[in-house]
Amino acid sequence: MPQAQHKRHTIYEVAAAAGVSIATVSRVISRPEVVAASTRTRVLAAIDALNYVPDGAARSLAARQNEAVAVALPELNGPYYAELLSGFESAASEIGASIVLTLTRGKPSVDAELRRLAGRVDALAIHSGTGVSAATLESLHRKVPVVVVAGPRHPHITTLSTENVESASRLTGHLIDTHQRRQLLFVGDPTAADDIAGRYLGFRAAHASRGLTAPEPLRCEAVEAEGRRVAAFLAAGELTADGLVCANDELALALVHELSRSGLDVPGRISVTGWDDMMAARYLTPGLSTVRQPVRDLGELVVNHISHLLGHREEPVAPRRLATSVILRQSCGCS
Amino acid sequence: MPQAQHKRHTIYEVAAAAGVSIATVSRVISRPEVVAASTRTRVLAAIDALNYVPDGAARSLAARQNEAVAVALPELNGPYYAELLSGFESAASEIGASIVLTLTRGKPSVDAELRRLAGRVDALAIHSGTGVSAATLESLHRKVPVVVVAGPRHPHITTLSTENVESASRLTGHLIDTHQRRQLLFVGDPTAADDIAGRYLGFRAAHASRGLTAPEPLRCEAVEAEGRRVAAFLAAGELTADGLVCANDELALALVHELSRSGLDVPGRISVTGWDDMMAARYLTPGLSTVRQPVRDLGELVVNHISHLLGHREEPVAPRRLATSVILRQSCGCS
DNA sequence: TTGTAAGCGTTATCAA
DNA sequence: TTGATAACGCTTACAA
Repeated sequence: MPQAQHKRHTIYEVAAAAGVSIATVSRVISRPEVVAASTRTRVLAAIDALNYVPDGAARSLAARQNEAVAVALPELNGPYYAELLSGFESAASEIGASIVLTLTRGKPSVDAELRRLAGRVDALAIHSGTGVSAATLESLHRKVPVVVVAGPRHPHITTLSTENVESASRLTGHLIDTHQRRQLLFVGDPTAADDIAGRYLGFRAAHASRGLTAPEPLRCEAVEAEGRRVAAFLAAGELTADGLVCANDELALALVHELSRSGLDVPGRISVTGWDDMMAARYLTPGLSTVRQPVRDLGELVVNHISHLLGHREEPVAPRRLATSVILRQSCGCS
Repeated sequence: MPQAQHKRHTIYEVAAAAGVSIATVSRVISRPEVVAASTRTRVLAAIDALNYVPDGAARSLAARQNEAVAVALPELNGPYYAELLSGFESAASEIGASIVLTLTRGKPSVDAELRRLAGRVDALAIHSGTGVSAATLESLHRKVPVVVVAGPRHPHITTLSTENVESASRLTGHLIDTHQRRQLLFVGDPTAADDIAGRYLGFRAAHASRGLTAPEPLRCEAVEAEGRRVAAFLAAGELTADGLVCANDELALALVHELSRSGLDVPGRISVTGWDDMMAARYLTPGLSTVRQPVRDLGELVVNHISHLLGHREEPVAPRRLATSVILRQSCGCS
């Protein structure tokens, strides 16, 4: 038995029911104040009676705007992307735009997908972790405004990020100066993402400014499993260090946990720091020293910038970096 | 200096450039195989040269489908919603649909927003945590297919969820039978969300089937801060219990942490369990006993169901509950 | 295999 | 304050 069909009424039916022209119905919807109160109530009643919902595609086509912005993220694991997305969404809804989400990890043709989206939204916010090429970015940007999140500077496209180099340098300096660490290791792959690159840069800078020379990074993906693997090497003595500056909390969490289990005292024998300040960082023993980024703010900032771009038709290519804060708990050696 | 304008070419310009009709261009885009190879390459070249991207609104209008499904979630904190969303996205992209996301927490008019979306997508997936009324659901469902996630049964609308009652009962039973707990407390508000209601139901069921009578729930929001507050009461002796079945991990995490800090041994004096198995559950000491839900699968299931709804025009109102698994770590008393 | 042309459901311009 | 009506940029019969 076929159920109640999903029937959509058109503006014509509403107009007929209210005894007005479709133009008036349209006005009641977009600029109610310009139509006479009496007509307005009549139209509203008809809309209500018919359960009328205007067709978004037709609206977009006629008005030449989609009331939507696309957000491209690599994935949604961990708090970082979720918070960012949450920031996007709240700022977007503020300006009456919907968020069209796409997750690129594991997708065969990210480029094609982004182009498809470019035809359905008013702007694109693309996280650099998606790995889109500068060429694609340029090409997309020729159609609609594009903002890159957490990426490197780009000639024509605005990039918005949180700060990495400076805070990584402070954190590393803390390990060297306060906790006397002399054999630090950076765990993570600077070529994997622009923000990790920044963190390693800070790591090097802290060494350099103290006349020390920083070792090459211990390249690995920033996930728990890799943290466990590195911990095993350390425990087996195949790797030596008295301090680990990790690319993110996931890595650090796994490292602290496994190191402790295998008898390598953290922070007694070895300091460990993370990045992101996820919830688990607070519940770990010892508490994880890490860096907190204003991720939600970043999301909001991106949308605000987009809304600015949409208004004025010229583009201020002003990169911005949001400040982060170092959170010292016990895993670095602090009490 | 106004920068390069975001210029969009139309199908007419592509047609002209390739020396064909717009119909042929359209075919090259949607059914390339029906056009002659030689024409196809010519058109493709023109598309490429012009950096042509078809207008999504026009496509949707003409083809009468939006290639998009809306997802309404209350918020994006914690792993639950993010994982669900990730599941949605991956299944949706599989069927060539985009995800339009809306977060309802703190929005003035959720109803209006959902109606607006209903006019822009082919289907709606609404999480019951958004708190939409059954009336709104019905009204929306008259326009487009609607699927409710993690909600109560509904006469005409499909509801898809993970299982709660049975697993909560097993978990509670474990505390009673294996760990001899006789003064359990359910922490969380069953009226706040349908799945919490299910968990409390299971809690009661476990008691009832053993001839015990379950206490009223300790109603509170399922967030860390509330966990800390409850812990304070327990520590102060204003509340007594030898076991806590918490509505989620956040609550449980905070509880275990604070209880331990104030000298109340977990699990020695008091067992604590959570729900969700977030990452922090594994890094907590003692490890948190909890329940894992196949959240990602749920997201995928929802989209698959939607795709089914979109194909066949009739609707099987078959509610489904995905099985969960109880994870026993140390916080319940297990070793 | 390709072209012609009629919509698709709005918005917006112009008159009235 | 309202109504005709021409776009908007595509898809899709139907013809050729």
